[in-house]
Amino acid sequence: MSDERAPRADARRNRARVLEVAAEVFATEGLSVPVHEIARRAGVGTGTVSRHFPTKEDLLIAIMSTRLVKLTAEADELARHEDPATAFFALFTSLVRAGAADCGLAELAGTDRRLDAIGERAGADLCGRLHELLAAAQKSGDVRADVGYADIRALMSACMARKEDPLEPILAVVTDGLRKRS
Amino acid sequence: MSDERAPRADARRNRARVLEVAAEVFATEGLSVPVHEIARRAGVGTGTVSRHFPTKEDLLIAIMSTRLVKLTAEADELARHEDPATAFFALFTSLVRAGAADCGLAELAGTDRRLDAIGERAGADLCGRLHELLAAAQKSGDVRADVGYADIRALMSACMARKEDPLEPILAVVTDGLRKRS
DNA sequence: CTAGAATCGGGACGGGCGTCCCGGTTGCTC
DNA sequence: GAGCAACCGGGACGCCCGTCCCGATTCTAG
Repeated sequence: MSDERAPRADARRNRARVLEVAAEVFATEGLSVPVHEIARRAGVGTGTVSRHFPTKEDLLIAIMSTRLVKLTAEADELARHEDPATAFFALFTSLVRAGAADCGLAELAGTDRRLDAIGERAGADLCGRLHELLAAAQKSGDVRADVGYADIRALMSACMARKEDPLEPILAVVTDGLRKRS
Repeated sequence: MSDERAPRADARRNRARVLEVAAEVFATEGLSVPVHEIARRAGVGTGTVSRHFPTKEDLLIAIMSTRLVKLTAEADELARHEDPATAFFALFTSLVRAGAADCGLAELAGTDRRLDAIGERAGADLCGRLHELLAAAQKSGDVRADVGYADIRALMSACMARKEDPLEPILAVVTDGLRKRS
């Protein structure tokens, strides 16, 4: 199978350093930071970055996939142990907090298609889980039946955008609004 | 005073045509459309565009200012004739509808600073009106006291992002959520 | 109708970004 | 410790965009 020998030590070091720096930079400054800048801050050349990650998208996927897998696992956990509405709102809140803490993730969640594409490559269909939990929570009558998945995505993105201000008020507005009037 | 003679007829025609085309393109495809493309669709050279509007921002201002003035007038009207909560929600809804119908306006509303800057140049402090109406509606006890202006902006932007789907559900979620629990 | 000024068209320019490549260097194996 | 392959650095390239400029054109006053 693997007729490829292990990569050189310095190559592994550089790869890890690039990942580390890129994760921090994307989180604090967003996805629009140039690759050159990431290379500079990591103390390597741009060639080193683009060899390990041929494309900026590849770099992004490498950073996000582990996180997406973790969040998906959390979604499954919630779906198993909680009733639909509790699970849905817990996942929603969890995603919002993750996005609020990571500028890059928030941007990803904002542009509908991108997050799904990356999740698919990582084998973690987080969006699908959210979709299912929404449907279940609507079926059980706890969430308004007229909102669509796209509405949820938009609201989630709006909550994530609150970077500095406290999240609680806007989260309360949205979750209250989503609950079916009794 | 005006020692400048009237502009040539073809110049006025071209200016109007550029404005018209740009308004449509910005509305349907967003602000990221290149100036070259606007010139092409208007059937003029790029130089013609950049002479009438030295900067892309100038073009944007020319398009948006009249709309902002109108919306601001509407806000004042509401503030005069309605109670605070009614006025606030009416303005909120009106802005959302305007943004949903115009991709460019939605983008503008999404990036906090930009809309304010353009409004200021147009002498139409729409954001200030929204801010005041929010404060009044909170003071009268009809809107949750813990939400901030930034939260409103984020929620507004999220609602505007719903382009094709019906607006009513998400608007209902947000407005219900904003109302103080009785 | 004509001259001259206003205006036009679109190519040139500068800046930014992602990606690729190559000469030089470094780590690994024997 | 020597030689080779893997790897590095960063400059080069191509692309896109906004803005500026200039030779060619068109309008309009007289």
